[in-house]
Amino acid sequence: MVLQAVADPIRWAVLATLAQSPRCVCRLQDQIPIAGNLLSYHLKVLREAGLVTTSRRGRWVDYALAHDAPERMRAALPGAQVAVSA
Amino acid sequence: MVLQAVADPIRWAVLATLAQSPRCVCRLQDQIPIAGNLLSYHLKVLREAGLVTTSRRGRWVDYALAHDAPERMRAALPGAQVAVSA
DNA sequence: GAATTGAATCAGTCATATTTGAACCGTAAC
DNA sequence: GTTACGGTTCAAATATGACTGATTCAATTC
Repeated sequence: MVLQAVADPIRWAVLATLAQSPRCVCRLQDQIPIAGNLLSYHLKVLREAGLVTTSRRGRWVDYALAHDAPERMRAALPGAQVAVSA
Repeated sequence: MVLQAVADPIRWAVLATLAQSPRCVCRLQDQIPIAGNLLSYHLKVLREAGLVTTSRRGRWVDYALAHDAPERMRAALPGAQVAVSA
């Protein structure tokens, strides 16, 4: 489910953007020029995958990469159970 | 394209199996109980993504994880450009 | 409290990927 | 050379996911 969420160009761009710093949806729209409702749809998929977190700030909703998102993405790759030092 | 290839349950299982050791298609079928032609289709997707390599051995075709597959999968994740020591 | 703004939701359409059944190809065995 | 086996390819059907337009909601501003 995590990989399914990441393996979409739009959602990948969202994650790459949020990996730099949290942003409100309106700023995400500046960097990812798609319809607002479509962006909202993809953000929902990322939310349900637990890869991003949200917090409302007035009229704006800030999105941030979940703290464990990088780890969970790496762990989701096949063969991720090896190559870990105790 | 790499992530698209990995983000499918069947292909994920194929990659996880091949991460242990190379196998011919018939042995893959033992571990992944699906129709032969369907498995062949997914193997083709993995081939085109460059994640697996093949070699014919008599009537059998052996599949193996591409040597750079783990690296390429990790590099395909968003935010993969950071945390690399020169 | 009416209008505006940022964002989310909904139903419907469209595109794409997966699955199926059949036919096909290369190699080996008879 | 014909049969059997491992695997692939093909066309058609199905399912899944992404996109659109319209509506709705919550918070703010006037």
